Amino acid sequence: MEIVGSKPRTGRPLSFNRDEALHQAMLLFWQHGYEATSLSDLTAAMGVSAPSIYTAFGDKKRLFLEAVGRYLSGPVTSATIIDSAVSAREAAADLLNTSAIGFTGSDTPPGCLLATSAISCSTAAAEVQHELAAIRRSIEKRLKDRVALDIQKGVLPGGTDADALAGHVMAVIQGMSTLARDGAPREKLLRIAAAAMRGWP
Amino acid sequence: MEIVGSKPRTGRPLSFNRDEALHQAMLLFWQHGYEATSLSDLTAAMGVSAPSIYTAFGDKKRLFLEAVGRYLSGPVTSATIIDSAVSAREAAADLLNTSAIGFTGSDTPPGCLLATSAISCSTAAAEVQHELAAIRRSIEKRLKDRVALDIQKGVLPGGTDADALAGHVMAVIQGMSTLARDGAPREKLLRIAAAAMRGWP
DNA sequence: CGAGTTTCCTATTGATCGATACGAAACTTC
DNA sequence: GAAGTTTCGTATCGATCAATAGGAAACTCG
Repeated sequence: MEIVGSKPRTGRPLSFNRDEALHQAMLLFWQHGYEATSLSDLTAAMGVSAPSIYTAFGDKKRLFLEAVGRYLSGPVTSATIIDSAVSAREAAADLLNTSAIGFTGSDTPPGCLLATSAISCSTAAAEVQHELAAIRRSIEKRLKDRVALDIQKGVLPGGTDADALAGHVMAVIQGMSTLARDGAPREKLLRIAAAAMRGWP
Repeated sequence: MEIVGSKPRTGRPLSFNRDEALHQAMLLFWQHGYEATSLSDLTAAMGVSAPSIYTAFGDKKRLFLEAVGRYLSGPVTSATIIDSAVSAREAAADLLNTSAIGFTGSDTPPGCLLATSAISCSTAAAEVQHELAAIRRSIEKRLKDRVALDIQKGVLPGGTDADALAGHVMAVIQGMSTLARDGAPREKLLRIAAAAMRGWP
């Protein structure tokens, strides 16, 4: 049952780099969102014909979800940021600053794929929409739990509203994504991140 | 050249209430966004056939922009909130609280039409996207100018970053829209609004 | 009533959507 | 080199997209 890492030893070899094609698909979904990215857009950007996309990735939804997985697969993720921070406050500040920088990269579309690619869509895409919402909620919950931990440890005051603090940070991150899309420069987002942290207890 | 208020005196009368039909279109665009709302969705919700929609509103883009105009046409708008506030701080708090309530209305879709209906779309919808971005920026600028006024009046400290304060408020509002879409209740958004105001100078 | 005007409904347009059928091509194994 | 396996490119599927053609229907005015 050795499946992981096993490669087909017979048959015609793939004519394209699967990782590179997935990267191009991710950039396209990042730029235009899930539904507004058509298969003809994808075939052009990936350099792969439609039938080859379907054999390699399944259907459009699976390709998108795999692209989301790649988006979240870097060495620095929300989870690692929260878990490695020495305090909830540092976790929040680090999340905000990392987002501000990540949303204004020169080699990537502005904003956040999680925050923009399936905000409003048809009922046919509801499953994708809920998938992204679940990811967003899991990040918020992780941050909220980190805040609660600092409250329990006495680092933060007893009456602190962990839910509102985490929700506020998440809201600012989502909003910075839209501001980045509207053309806000990195430096402005960083100042907004600083403003958001000013009310931290 | 009396045009305003003039009504056609001849011909077959309209068989539908134009305002009510536009309201239904607005709700649909609010729910699913500009591109994901199809003409067949609109004909069903508005109770108006496609040709009648085109003669009454032009094309889909014009119908959407008119729906946006209706969305912004209430007695209480961002502009009136900012202009009628006695301070920049009150303007910000009022904007945040009004948004929290407006994004969780029982008779309307969750979130904000301005923040959700054209965040990521195809290149064909770029014009609509830019139109909404311009409206968002105009609101932010108005708030920023109100903050600058309070700085000039000495109500706010001299070194206050008006751009970052206004940007922060706008970011939180956009983010609250996404949180509302993800199911956050009104009470939570109001606590987030309070958390956002805690860092106000 | 008849002429003029406007909106109505039915049916359909060409384009594009996501997805696939099918046979040729390219590889490994025997 | 033949058999087996996998991917390739071409051509296309039915469904749906936004938008419209064309004639009947409903009104006002004379």
